[in-house]
Amino acid sequence: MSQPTEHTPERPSGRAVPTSADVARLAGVSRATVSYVLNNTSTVRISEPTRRRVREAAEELGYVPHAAARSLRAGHSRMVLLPTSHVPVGPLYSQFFDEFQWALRRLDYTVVQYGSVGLEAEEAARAWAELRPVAVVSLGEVRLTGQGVEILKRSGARAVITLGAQGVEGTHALVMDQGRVGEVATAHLVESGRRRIGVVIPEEPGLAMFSGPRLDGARRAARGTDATVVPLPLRYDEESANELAARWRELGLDAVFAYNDEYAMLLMRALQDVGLAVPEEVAVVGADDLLLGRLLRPRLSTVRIDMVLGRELAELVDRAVREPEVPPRTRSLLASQVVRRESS
Amino acid sequence: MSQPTEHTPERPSGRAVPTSADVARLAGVSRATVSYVLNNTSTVRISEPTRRRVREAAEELGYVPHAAARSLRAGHSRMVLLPTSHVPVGPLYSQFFDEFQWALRRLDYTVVQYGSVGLEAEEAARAWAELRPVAVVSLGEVRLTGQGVEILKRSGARAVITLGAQGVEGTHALVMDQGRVGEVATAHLVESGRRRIGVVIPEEPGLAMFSGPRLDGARRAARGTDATVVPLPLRYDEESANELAARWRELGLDAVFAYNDEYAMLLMRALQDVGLAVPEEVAVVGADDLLLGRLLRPRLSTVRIDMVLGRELAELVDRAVREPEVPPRTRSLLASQVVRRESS
DNA sequence: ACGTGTCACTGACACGTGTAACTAAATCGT
DNA sequence: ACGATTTAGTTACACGTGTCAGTGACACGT
Repeated sequence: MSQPTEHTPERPSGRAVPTSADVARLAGVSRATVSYVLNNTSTVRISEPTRRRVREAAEELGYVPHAAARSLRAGHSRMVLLPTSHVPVGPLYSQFFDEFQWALRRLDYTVVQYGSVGLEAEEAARAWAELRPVAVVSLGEVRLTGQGVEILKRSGARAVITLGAQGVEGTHALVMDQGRVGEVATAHLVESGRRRIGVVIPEEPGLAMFSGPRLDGARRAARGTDATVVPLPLRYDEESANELAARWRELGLDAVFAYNDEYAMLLMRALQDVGLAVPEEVAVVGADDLLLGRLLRPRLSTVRIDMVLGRELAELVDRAVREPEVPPRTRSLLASQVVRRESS
Repeated sequence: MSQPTEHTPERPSGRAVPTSADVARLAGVSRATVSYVLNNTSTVRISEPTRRRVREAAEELGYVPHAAARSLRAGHSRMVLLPTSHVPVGPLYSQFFDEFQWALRRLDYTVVQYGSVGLEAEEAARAWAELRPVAVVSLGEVRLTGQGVEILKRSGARAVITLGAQGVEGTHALVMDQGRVGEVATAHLVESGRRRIGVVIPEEPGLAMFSGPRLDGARRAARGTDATVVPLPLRYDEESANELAARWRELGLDAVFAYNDEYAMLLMRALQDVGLAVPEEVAVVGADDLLLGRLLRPRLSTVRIDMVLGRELAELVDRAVREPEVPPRTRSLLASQVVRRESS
């Protein structure tokens, strides 16, 4: 549904944006010389006085090179595209992200986040491909299909990397084994003598790709024991939590893995408000190891998920770009461990 | 027929990304026709059979247009650049952000977030200018100097918009009056009979541009009354909070405005742990109105800051782009109000 | 004087796209 | 029947940049 855009060719207040030709004219040299000077090309020798004249002219005009023209000519770019839909950001994700960006910049890549909020998977892939990125790193929130990967590679992307709950065919996939999170949490509860274990499933749709595998992991941990697992849908608001707490006794649960620390705090408060003792009557375990969980009474037990380091991921991107012939591999990250505090 | 020079020795069957010329060849038409068909140009008439052939050829080759070449030719892009240094976490910001992106996309803009982590202000502005965005929207975390604005405008940006604690010369500035936040919080405490009021100043450097004005606002509210304001530096960890709580009695404070809800929770827990009663001995007020604050006992009083709506901001961007001749104005957003719960 | 280098540049082309200007054929109006 | 108009395209150029292949001018060795 792209209707032709009526663009307005009128220029604001006359002066056009300066190009390297303008710099050349002002410095009294050819355009080629300008290019050589400003890029510090080492294969060509330009005298020092000329270099100075060119630099001064560029400075005076406020010349800034045109990235699109440059990468068009070069036939390739050093742009790494990070698709972002809606990010349920936490502090540890935020830190990872900063480090990742910093490391990529240090490797001389240009990091661009491209939001594609309301688009279908293939439609989005096409939009990304238009930018001709050298690599695409999808951080889990966006589903990228094999079809989409094919479009991207055909458009010149030398590496497609996904970091998420499940791998994608044709990509360097880092699978953060969400099942493992549910598994260790549940195993911990079983070992502590709990038998009827609830698992909170957030109703927020963006979280389904995490919560599903976590529930599966919980079931895996319960298998072979006499413990049972009960899924508990929950919205992130007080009303929903109170409702769940109100029918807690009829559910007959003696423990709950609450998806993450925020849902855990929400639910724990509701449970306490209806007179249930934590951890005596109900054990509660969250995930993410937020600072705030330590401030509660009882202190919240949690699962600490060790994120991949930003620097490592950046190096993976760089390697994949420089050696596109090595076939993509799927690797699992399964560093998750329970931090036991007082609530379990 | 003038035979075109076949300057490509490598076959497109291998690893060449298809261009509109390839589509034209396959469909047996000229490149111009391909462009007309794929862009639905209404000023030129192309027969339906030809249209179909072109579309099929494009589909078969997996053709995706080259955005850089397109905007180079067009002389302008519809890209809105959002510089982001470190992502400020928070649910209300996240929601605002999604809505903003969605609204801009709906207005046919391309939203690109560009991270410039370790760069100086002017250096960063130059990097942004290279991308030739039609508009730049700075969301507060990054300081953008008047110098930087000049660079951007000279590079063709038709609108520069800043949303933050203070305005920037030459931009459409939306100033979120942080002083007002401290002012209403303090005024509330004074009206409740408190006289010695602490104001938490986070030591995290990125927050200085918010905490400074908030402190000033607090002082403003105390002026003309017999209340006094005491700045309290604090790190976001338990140790720092405990330290502060330990010397609370010697400080002789009967209230604290804790910068935001997270710092408030941290400090309130530390105060309670040393035996101080909230709110009887110390009143605590946070800011941001997080859900978690409502789960504490006592429930946390807070300042709700009404963010500008994403859709509104998107419309402002669009207006500024279409009418670059209207001079930029600075507007203040001062919708902040205290939500009184139990901690004050 | 002559070839051979070196120095300091310049001319020209290609990258992929959009569009104004042109053209050859078909159709129409009278 | 013949110019005028419409149809369905094509040719050619421009956008801003990087870089290969020259090209004078001058120095040097013999």
